[in-house]
Amino acid sequence: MIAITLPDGSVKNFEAGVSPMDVAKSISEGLARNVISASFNNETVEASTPLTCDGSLVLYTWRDDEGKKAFWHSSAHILAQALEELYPGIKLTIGPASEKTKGFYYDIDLGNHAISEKDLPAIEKKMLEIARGKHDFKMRESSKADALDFYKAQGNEYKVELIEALEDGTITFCDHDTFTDLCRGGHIPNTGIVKAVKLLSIAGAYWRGDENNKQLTRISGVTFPKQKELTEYLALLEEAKKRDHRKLGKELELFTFSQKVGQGLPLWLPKGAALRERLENFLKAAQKKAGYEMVVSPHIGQKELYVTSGHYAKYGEDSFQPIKTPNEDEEFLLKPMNCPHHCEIYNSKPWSYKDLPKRYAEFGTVYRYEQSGELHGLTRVRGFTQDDAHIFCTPDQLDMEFKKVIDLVLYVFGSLGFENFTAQVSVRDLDKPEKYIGDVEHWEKAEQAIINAAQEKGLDYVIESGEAAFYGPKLDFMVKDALGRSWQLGTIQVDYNLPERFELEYKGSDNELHRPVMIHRAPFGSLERFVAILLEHTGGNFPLWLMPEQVSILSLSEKYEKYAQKVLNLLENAEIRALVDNRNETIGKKIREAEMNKIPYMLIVGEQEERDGTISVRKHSQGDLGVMKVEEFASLIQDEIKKTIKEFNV
RNA sequence: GCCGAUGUAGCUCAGCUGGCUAGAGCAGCUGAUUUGUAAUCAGCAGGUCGUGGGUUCGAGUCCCUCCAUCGGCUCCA
Repeated sequence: MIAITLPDGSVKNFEAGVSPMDVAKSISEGLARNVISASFNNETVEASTPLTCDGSLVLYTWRDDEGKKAFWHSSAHILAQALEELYPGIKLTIGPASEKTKGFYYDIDLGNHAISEKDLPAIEKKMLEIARGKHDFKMRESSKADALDFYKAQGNEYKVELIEALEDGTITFCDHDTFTDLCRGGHIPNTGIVKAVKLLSIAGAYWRGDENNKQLTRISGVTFPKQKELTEYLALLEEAKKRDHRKLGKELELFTFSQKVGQGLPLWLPKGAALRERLENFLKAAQKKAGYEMVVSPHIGQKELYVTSGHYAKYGEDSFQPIKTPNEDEEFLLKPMNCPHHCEIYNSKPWSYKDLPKRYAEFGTVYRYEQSGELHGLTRVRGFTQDDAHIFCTPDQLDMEFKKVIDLVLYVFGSLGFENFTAQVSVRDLDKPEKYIGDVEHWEKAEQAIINAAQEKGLDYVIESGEAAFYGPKLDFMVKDALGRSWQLGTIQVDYNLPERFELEYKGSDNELHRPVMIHRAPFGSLERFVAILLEHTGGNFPLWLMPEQVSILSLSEKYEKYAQKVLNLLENAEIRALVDNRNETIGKKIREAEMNKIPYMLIVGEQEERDGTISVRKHSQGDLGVMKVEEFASLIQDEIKKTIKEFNV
């Protein structure tokens, strides 16, 4: 007999060799029907795996993330079988559940076959046929030698490479129907549970994620246990498309792109520029309170500047190429970041420890030659404006300054309704030291400083290795777009390297010269990306204080236009942004138009204005608010603005 | 940069296997209408079918180049 501990703490005894499915049946038939996967002593097992020792068991259903993972991973096996049947001779590589989005994918080497989107329906059909066969997924152990022989016979060098990295005795295969695949486990009981299949895309993916390797074909899709869930999921994707910032940006006339200007170079339209200005003013006010000083630096700098910073050696070949001047020996670079300039601003005079920290802020526009295939709306562009600042402080001040920056970032995110962010501590990849510059000792100090600050601020953070900047580790604030893709917005970085390279100094209390530590930080990250994510989160219904136009004034006829103008002037004095619209259409049409443009308030000026000086007020989300004096309306809207934006308290 | 797809009017889209002056709705303009919440009526205008080449008697449609966009990969200071 063995003792199985369940998540509720209860312990039940079973014969050795009992399966998780048997345990589920002993609890209830209903549970047994829904169980699709399990974990035993924190290791993923199959619902059919015999349990032979005491331990704790967690049963997963479709509702659990682990259950979905097993479901989608199993679906990848079904996809692979369908592909092998339809395209004999292809080589399978890996087929996991997707980490980033819903669903799964399989990377395959198609050899001489070619697959395009047109072929996907046929593959889906095949998958459903296989699913309906209700084939059990069965794990089987294999010796390393047998496993290698199996794939060598097929000429599948990918699986051979995978197996060679594995230890003999730990190698398992998973069989279902006529199909077999190297696999470490985590499947649903049988293929029949998969009821709905949708293959979403076909794309290239490099073997092992390395662009020097062969490019494989990645087929990704999603499956569900019910057709209805698939239908709902597809509807959700459609909804997400409506919140796409590229679509909204065009509709609301915020920004545009021009083939003539060049790809990845956004053009901000008047309303977009107004929105940006408001975001800048909002941050400037908070930064002023936090002791920042604004500086301004040029858009280009001598090549030498970037050689000093180390950027040239790292990115010179892959960036916008140097700008020549009539002087043959002279070369300038478009600035890809503001830090070197700010270092030179720091260097403009000697400092005492009593002067520190210095906090230099700039909305600095930078240019980076991003790969053409990587450009994406406003979230990934070649010219963008960072809400940048660099803090130069003593090593003793580092922890405190870092925490203050966290407060500022949290204030910014809180004010704009970004509650579902992920804090990510981005550290070095210890296996690739060549990617980074600077002393190991400094790196360790900097990484520790970030982790300490994140802990003390009570941030729920994850550590990602290999995500650091080349000069130092970062604390990144990640936010998802409408489709669930994660984007880095705010970032805070600790840097011991640039102060070294630019020979930054201050005189300490000991009368000796010391090196300051530098913090790079940008709460928005960039205005472009921030506006993009803000658009996708709000669907264009920004908080009132950010709206490019808060009120539309509709004059019911020409004879009331003078009143409309009067109302406009009164509102402008109250710093409420309004525009007058004369009626030449039906009122219903005008209201729809204002709604389309996301203008939250509409004032209708007509005979009441003439009679008793009142106006009709309509708020789009709530309908008519009734009749009131302009002054009343102004204070109403100002109250609402105050409610949606808090002051930054240092 | 790589893999796959797309590109017709300001927007959303028709245009079948190549065949008369390339169509529609919305938006725009003109006139009429003045009716408070998903569409008032009539008329007008708007496109070298992304670019350049090729095949053909004939190309929006077929082939190639380039450009841009979309979904991924890689990259991301």
